[in-house]
Amino acid sequence: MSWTDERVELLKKLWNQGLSASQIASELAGGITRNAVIGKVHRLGLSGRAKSPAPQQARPRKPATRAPSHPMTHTAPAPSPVARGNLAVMPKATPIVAPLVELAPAPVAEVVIPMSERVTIMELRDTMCRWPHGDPTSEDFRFCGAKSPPGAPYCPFHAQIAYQPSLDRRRSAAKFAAS
DNA sequence: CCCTGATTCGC
DNA sequence: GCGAATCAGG
Repeated sequence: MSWTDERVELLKKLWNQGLSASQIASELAGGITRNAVIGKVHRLGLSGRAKSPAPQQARPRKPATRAPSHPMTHTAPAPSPVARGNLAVMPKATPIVAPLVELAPAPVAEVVIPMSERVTIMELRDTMCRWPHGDPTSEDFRFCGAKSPPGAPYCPFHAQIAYQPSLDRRRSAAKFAAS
């Protein structure tokens, strides 16, 4: 593949939309790497770009730095409800063992992972679901790619299908709704 | 470890 | 011009 006018246009568009180089590389199928994208971006002279609409990550707020109170004017903080033994406002205890089956979302009859969410074997990470989609001999063959539990081959959704094929989902869902 | 863009430099 | 390798950082 090469940088046809069409592909360059798409590159410009996506770059200005704030997509990352690797994301753009995925869109521009054809063995384009993020390095290629970045290199092209620089050659086109559009390295700086508008603020990305989707900030990479929302930074956790800095723990508000409290103004130090003067020792002489310091007033004791109000005792917390817990310290006063007010059981009525104490946080409820969280069950140690969560009812996993009931908490799991009711599965839809058919699993449809959008193509855009799926990953190629090259994009597959250790933490991703390996559930296959499509013909392994086809260019379009993808894996689910959803986040799977540590060490697990499938995400919770596919694992349920893989390991509990005969689960009566409707009854399970009704039970959940009733609780 | 996951990811990001920036830069270099052989091709 | 191209992009892999590398760097520097979150």
